[in-house]
Amino acid sequence: MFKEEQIIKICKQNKWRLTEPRLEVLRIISHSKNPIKAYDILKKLANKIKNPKPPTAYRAIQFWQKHNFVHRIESLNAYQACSHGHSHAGAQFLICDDCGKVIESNLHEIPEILKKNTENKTFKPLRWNLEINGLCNQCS
Amino acid sequence: MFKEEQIIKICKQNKWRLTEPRLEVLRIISHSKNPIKAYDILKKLANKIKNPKPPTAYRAIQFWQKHNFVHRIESLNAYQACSHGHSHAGAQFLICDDCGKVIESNLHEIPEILKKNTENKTFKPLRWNLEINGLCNQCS
DNA sequence: TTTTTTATGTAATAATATAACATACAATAT
DNA sequence: ATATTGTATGTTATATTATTACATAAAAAA
Repeated sequence: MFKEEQIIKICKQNKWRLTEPRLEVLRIISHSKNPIKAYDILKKLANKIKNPKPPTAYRAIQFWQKHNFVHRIESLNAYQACSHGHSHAGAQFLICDDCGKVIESNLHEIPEILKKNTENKTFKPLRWNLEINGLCNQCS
Repeated sequence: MFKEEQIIKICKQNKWRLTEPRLEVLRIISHSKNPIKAYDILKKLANKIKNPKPPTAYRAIQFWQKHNFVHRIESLNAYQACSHGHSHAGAQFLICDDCGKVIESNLHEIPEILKKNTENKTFKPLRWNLEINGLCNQCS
């Protein structure tokens, strides 16, 4: 959703330090068609930074996750750029079992339902992650 | 949800082979208060089986997952016994960030919402996993 | 300019999971 | 009963994913 310039601006506005490894990791994730794994990020990072080690990739991933520009797809151990603005408490992903494409989808009703259903059980929901497997229109 | 005898019966009915490692792994997962990790299962399994190796645990876990008696909590890399009968295409988990307890919850509305929202986008949902983090009533 | 905080570099290792192949066992067919 | 076939296990090795720990560097604040 965000272009690089926008992200740079947002970082400046919030005084988040936009270092080289962070910027390069964001670019790698953003330019990846499908969710990308940490060690594949690391491999690509080696084209930009001399002999990067796992913590370099993981730290940058965490930074972007924290600010909601990158999501982790739990069932894939992989990371994808956020496509719905950078602030939300929960996300929904449609994962194509065939081509591996992941569509981030905002089901706006979910939060209401969560509240209704979980507060009845006196559970206080703070964030959620919904991963839906199936077939995308290209593959079905 | 199921007691051991019921599960034994169901296995016999379906001609699923209920071997020792499978039974012991099921017991370990069932008796665990919170979701349990594969290598913790393996450690406990060592009390029952001589020097078990990772594949022994993982194979048994997979067997029970396949038949929906055990779920994997993706965000925890951990496994928990199913509490809602052994046949459903999707599951919802309320994960307490404080005590680690995980409540399996059937939000019956979810499937309808999924269908509405995903078929609009011509994505065919087959199964889903919803993990909701928050605070349980004990901890909030 | 000094101090403090935050980020990175690097080596080591922890935690999670699977591949490959030999052996054993159970179910089925003969 | 026995041979055949398919399924499960035992075992070694290794792949994959992620973190700890500590030294150094850079930026921000005092």
